[in-house]
Amino acid sequence: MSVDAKGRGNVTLKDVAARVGVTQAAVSMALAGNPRISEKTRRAVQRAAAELGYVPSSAGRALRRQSAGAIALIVPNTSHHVFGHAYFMHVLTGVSSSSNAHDAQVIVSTNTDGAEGVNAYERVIRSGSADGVIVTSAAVDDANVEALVASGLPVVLIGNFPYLPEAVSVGTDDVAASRLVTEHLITVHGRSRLLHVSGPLDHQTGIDRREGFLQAVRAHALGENALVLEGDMSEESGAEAVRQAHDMGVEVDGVVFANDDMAFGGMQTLRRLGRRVGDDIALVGFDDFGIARTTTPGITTMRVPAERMALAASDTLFAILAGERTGPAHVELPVEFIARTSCGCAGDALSE
Amino acid sequence: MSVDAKGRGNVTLKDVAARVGVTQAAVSMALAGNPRISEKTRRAVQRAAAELGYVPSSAGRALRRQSAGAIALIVPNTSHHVFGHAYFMHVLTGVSSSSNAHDAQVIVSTNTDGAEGVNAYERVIRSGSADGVIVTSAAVDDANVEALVASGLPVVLIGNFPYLPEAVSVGTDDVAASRLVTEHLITVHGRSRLLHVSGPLDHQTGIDRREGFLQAVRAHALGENALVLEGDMSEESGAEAVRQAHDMGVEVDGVVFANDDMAFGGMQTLRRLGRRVGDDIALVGFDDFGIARTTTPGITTMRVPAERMALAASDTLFAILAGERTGPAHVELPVEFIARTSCGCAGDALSE
DNA sequence: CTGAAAGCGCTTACAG
DNA sequence: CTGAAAGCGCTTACAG
Repeated sequence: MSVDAKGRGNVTLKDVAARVGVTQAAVSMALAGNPRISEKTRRAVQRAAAELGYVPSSAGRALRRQSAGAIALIVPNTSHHVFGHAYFMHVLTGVSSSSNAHDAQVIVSTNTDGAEGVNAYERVIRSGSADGVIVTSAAVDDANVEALVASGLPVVLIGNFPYLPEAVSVGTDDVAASRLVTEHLITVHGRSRLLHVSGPLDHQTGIDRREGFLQAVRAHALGENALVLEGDMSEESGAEAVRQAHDMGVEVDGVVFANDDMAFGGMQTLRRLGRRVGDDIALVGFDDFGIARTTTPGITTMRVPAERMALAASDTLFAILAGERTGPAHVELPVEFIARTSCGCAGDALSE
Repeated sequence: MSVDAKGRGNVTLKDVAARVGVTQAAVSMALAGNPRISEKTRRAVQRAAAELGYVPSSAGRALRRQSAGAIALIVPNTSHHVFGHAYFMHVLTGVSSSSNAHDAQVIVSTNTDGAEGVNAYERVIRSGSADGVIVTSAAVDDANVEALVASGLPVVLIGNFPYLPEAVSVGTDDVAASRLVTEHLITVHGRSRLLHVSGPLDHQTGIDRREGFLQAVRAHALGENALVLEGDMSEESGAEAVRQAHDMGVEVDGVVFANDDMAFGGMQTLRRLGRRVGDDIALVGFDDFGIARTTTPGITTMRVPAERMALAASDTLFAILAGERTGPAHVELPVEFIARTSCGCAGDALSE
């Protein structure tokens, strides 16, 4: 029964039923468009519901239907401040748009954990808060992800998980992408002494982009001159890696950074060291989530289709929830090479 | 009763009760730490719960408690692609951190609406999906916000809503902030022919920053030479406004943009028009969500404490939900002036 | 002190 | 065809 205007004590089916003079069950069916309810009654019910401002209780409905009508987007907080990163915005945009199309809510969850017993990722599903989850930016040694996938609960991962053959995931071919940008530096810009500043090597992305770099330098017999340093995807670590290479006395003429943030950090440091970026040193990044386009010179990069990956991941999750057969367990989306001036190409508006 | 390992048919209190040989109610109390349950039983219950991987059903609990244990962050999609904007990341970070501290879930909701009858913002509360909502970036003419505030449901708004005296909100003093940067151009850099590229004037932020600009130019008797053009916060509109002023034959020596994105767009255009930014023309922006720091020259700006606003808004919402008396209806957080080179100050790392 | 029912709001299977 | 009960999982007020 409705109590007051101040929220608590909301309008329920019973209230609508009392107003119309039918049973609660009839109201439910009427609102669901069940043909068993007469046109006349349905109209009356709809009018009463509108007048009273009836909104179905999500808890009542969820309990009865055994489904929350929501999915969760989980971001392991162990990973590198992803939550504050532009990547996440794109992911959320994709997930949100798919969820809207499927009339589902989106729960955003950082893994705060500490909870013993049940794995934090499973918790959100087992509690029924969400019917399925999307996990992004997981580390390769994240046992929670493994357990979650093994449990058979509805999960779609964003990224590559070669060590989880049963996982449903959406990623990009990072190895090929990295090989491609590296070869761009070699073949188009004639670079031969290359540095790779990798991402953290406990993330598949870090591993794969490094692998692509190595394949390229080896294929061109430049392995001898190549150096790899591990960063953590932050601007600072890009700067740090460049300084470290400098301090080691290693002279490089091209740098492949595993993301744009590191490329930006590295670029500033290179400049302070007196290097002319795009001229006597070429550099490229990964992501194109924003920063690469705004710097001077602009950063040549491999655009990662984060929003589309998230959209595909969500659509796949909804397909799984609907019991529809899903396609291949791992989907790969194409990346896009964006030439700007940092590598020596002139595609940069600001450079005009 | 638990059915299988594949999710559906989860472990419930009944399962735990059967395992231990007590009633479902006893299990509930045991897990809640109710002293009425003996230490021995409590232990046995906890062990059984852990073994079975019991996780309380959020629907069952929500229905019984009449509270969802979640808050919603609502972003009107009518507003300017906020969802994909860095501002939103900061807001989400703040809301999320507060929610974690309060053991609540965060539902992120774009107002897709079209739903007749109940206002879209109220829906999420009346359905019980969320116990309260945070609304960000609402237009001044958004009747939904007004209705929501008037309804007395638990809401906290981010931003300034002078026309909604009953609203609980967290904002910054945009008028003062804008007056301050404008005066910086006038008094520190001796600028006298000023352009303001405002935000959309159906948003309080647009109105207030414009007002601050006008106060400053009037106070310095520069109103005659001042021009105001309306933008929409996008990079393109910043570029467009600058070009428009140019085409009008208006020669300006200083520009106050209502945000950094417009400042960046404007800066590129000014450069193409042959102006030296930070030298023969000074410009400033608002936000400092990322881009202002990465451009060359760096953009002088007023940093908006988005994350802290969101944190304060969430904390306030949880206080309201807890029935605690809340402080003043409108809280104002300080902005921070960040001097970089675009205004003529030399504070920019890249300019060294 | 403890056992077990009631009831949150919903939908649908069942009885009439 | 329609009325009304059952039951989703939980917590707490109530009866014993």
